[in-house]
Amino acid sequence: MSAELRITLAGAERVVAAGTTAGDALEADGRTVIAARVNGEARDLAHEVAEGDVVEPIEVSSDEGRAIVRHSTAHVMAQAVQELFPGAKLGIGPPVDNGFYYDFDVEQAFHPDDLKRVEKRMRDIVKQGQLFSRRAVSDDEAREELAGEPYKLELIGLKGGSLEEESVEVGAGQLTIYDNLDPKTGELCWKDLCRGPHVPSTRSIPAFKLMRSGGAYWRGSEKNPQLQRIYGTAWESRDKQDAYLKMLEEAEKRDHRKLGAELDLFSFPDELGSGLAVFHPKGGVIRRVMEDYSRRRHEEAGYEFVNTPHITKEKLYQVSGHLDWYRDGMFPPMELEGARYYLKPMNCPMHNLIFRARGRSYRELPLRLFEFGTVYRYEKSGVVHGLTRVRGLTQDDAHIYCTREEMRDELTSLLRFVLDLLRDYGLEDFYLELSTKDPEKFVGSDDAWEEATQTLREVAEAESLELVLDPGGAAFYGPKISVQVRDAIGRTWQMSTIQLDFNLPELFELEYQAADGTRKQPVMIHRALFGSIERFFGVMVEHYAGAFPPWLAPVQVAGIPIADAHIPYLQDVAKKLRERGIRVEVDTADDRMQKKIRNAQKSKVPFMLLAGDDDIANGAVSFRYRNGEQKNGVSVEEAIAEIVNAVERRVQV
RNA sequence: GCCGACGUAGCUCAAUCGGCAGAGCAUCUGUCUUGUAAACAGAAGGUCAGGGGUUCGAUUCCCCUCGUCGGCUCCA
Repeated sequence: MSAELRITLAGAERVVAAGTTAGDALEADGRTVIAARVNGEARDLAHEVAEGDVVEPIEVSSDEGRAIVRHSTAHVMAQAVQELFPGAKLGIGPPVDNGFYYDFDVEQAFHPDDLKRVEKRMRDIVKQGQLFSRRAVSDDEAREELAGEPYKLELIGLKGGSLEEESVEVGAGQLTIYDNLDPKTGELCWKDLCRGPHVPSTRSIPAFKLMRSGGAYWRGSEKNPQLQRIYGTAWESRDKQDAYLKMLEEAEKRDHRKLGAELDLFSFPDELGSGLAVFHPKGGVIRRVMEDYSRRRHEEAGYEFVNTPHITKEKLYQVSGHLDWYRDGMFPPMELEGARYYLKPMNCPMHNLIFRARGRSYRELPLRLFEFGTVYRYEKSGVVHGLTRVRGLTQDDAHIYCTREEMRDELTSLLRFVLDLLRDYGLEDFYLELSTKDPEKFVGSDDAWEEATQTLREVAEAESLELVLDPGGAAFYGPKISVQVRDAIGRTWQMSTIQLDFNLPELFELEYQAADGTRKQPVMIHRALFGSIERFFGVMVEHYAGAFPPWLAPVQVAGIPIADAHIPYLQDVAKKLRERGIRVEVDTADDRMQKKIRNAQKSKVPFMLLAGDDDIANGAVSFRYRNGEQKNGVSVEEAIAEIVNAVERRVQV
């Protein structure tokens, strides 16, 4: 056998001794370079290279490197858990976005205090510097070694099954076990079935923290037993971790549930029931302005406004198929006069009735019906969440009926319309997601799907936005494009959806008379821009951290007198502002001026106008802006112009 | 729906190992009023989420319901 091997390292050929590890070849320290990519596959640094291998470093600060650190940290956590809770059986423990988790079958769910104990034990293990050592095993050997781990045994049994079942525990080929070894004695401390790779030593884990625990179904199915999952985060440095924790803190500060209460925007009275919001005056005015602007834009874009009731006899949802498909998501019916009535979960069937109310001509198409339609959905008790997941919501719902020939132009202008409008609300950073046909479950002809999907794709590509594919993700009745928005701190939210529907026109027997006198079926496009107003409202609160741009701010101007004597002067200024449509409040309370500023600041009013003797003498006011800056002695006319201008241009200040 | 944590004044949070429930802010009243984030004083505010049980006595212990939070599943 040859004592030398030829490998490619960082693009250059190198000759190394046989038995050289990837770590040796890369001169990896196990700190910055924590694993290797050998012929494209991620490997441990201890992996021995072979003739002709292409070896590249995996740095801890790359996505792949972080995932390896996180995966290794999950192992450390599992070891700590099994030491502290000897009966704990292992589920799976993969890296995920920003961290990792591990599932355990334990007698009793973890208490927050338990996490502290586990974390402490983990720190000891990390400090000890246990080595991750890979060992290939046969299926039978693995079964024998893991006889006490029923879930691992199940995974071994699944090996070679469908690709989807491939996991971090079990790859497609050879099974491997990772031993964690005491660095001094070489003694086995712990082991786990795992395909790897791992960092060389627990000391290569620079920063980690346990976050929370919760229940999780084994292999993601509610038919399976529930395990206890612990989530943690891990990073390539303490600084990166701190930055991440700070981002979470920032997100918490922006939480719309918290800000909604603080700013007196909305609440969820217990008396109403879970997931049913009431909007207070300050939230109500934001909502009204959001809706008004949307109405105006829709009107300009050729939409017609309709209104439909909140309840209906069951027949409608039998025809539409909703009772077949989504009965569990609907509130149960109420019986009256021998009929069953349902709260409506969707507006489209009612809009179809409007389309069908008389014969339709091709000349009327595209027919664009728009409604702020309130719907009720029985969301399961565990999922309601602030304004983003509610049981009563108002959709800015439009249904567009057009001919097959018109579909392309309609979708193009529709997507542009949607993006433009979202930009007007201050959302700038988008990507699109295209959900295509599930070959197992669909209605409509193949060529209709093909044409619609292709059209959506072209329309999306024409916007030169990032397009993410979601193969098989469409509903059975038609393909969908959705607009994903990144907010001010980089979180993504699914906002608008544009969905083609080949099913409802059929079920409702919708038709129009074409130019040649024949009757044809229109194409139907479902489209919501905000999705639900409640949810959009919540996203806006978080995006702006409650500091709405002036056009949306519930109170746009706070008038603050230096002393009571200046109140009439400010009230006069306020009157002039009101005449220009500005929402202004003069603070006449029995507080000192400093306190009034503090109150206005806390309520995130965009403009404070102060007036004292000096201002009055000059026919002026003094600005204080939200960021604390001030501009003194501005003439009343100029001040009004500045405020009106900011509102009209819908800018943030 | 499932697993877990939790529910005390409008808000944020104390206290009671089963024996008359407390603070700050907000509210109300009064006193005081001049330049960019909290004047002073007093008052009022609670069926300790709701219901049932154990007990001489329950905010405290047990059960149920409702609600909130964190996960899982679901999301037309």
